[in-house]
Amino acid sequence: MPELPEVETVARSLAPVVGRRIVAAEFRSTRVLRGGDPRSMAQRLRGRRIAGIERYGKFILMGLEGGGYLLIHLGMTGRLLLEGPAAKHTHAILTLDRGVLLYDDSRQFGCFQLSEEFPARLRQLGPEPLEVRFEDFARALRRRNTRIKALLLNQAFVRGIGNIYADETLFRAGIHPLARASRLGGGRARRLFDAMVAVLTEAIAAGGSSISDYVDARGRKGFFQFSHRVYQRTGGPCLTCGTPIRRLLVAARSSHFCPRCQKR
DNA sequence: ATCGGTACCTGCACGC
DNA sequence: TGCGTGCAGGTACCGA
Repeated sequence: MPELPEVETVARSLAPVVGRRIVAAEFRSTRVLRGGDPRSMAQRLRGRRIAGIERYGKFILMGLEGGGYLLIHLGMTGRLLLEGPAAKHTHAILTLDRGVLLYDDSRQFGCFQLSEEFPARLRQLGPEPLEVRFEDFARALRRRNTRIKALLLNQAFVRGIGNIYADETLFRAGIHPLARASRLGGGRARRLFDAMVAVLTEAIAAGGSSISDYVDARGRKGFFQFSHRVYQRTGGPCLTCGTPIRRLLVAARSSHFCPRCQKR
């Protein structure tokens, strides 16, 4: 489900839990737990107050009062919900002193990780795409010989971009998904950077893209899917030139692009 | 050190 | 209606 704009929307919609105390925690699946069993994690969470919610790329970091962190990744189908009832794929239930927070994830690709220190995996991530300076972005591009689509998906390069926003960014920049990163000269690097910032900013303003089941913590859908120009539009006319949108595989992920507007 | 491919899981849309 | 296939917003891990 969730890339940077969706996770940002979820994180903002979780504002009501900040300051609340976790009175009980229940984990019904071990698959989504990283480094802990259901009982010990529940025990360690009980009684702790939620001090803050932050987003790091596609991760949601819940800071706990007195130190400690609950790190959450939504995978493909993870949802955090402020209202029940628990359903078939509800894997975690945090009962708060006021309200509840449920985690639902049909494919179970998401994860929960509880740590007393700042999670090491967050340090492996690249910069936020909405914070990185163009000069640093362009310099990093020059050092990579890989295909630009794969590089945008690489969380160590920039954090938070997934398949939708990689394709939409490349279309707006007029860059072919198979173009080599190191071959993007100053002009194309600039267009790529500007397109990335514009797409992500617009998508956040739209509350993200609801392709099938994505909703924020209050159950609200996003509407950026109506602004997609290439993603999942294979065969449809390019909105700029009318050429049919094509699909190919890059790094084992579907890539949608206009063969006329996006030259190699 | 970087890659491309595969595995992990469930659900859905599609063609037969 | 049922069944097989391919596809889906994610990352991790393997061998080359």
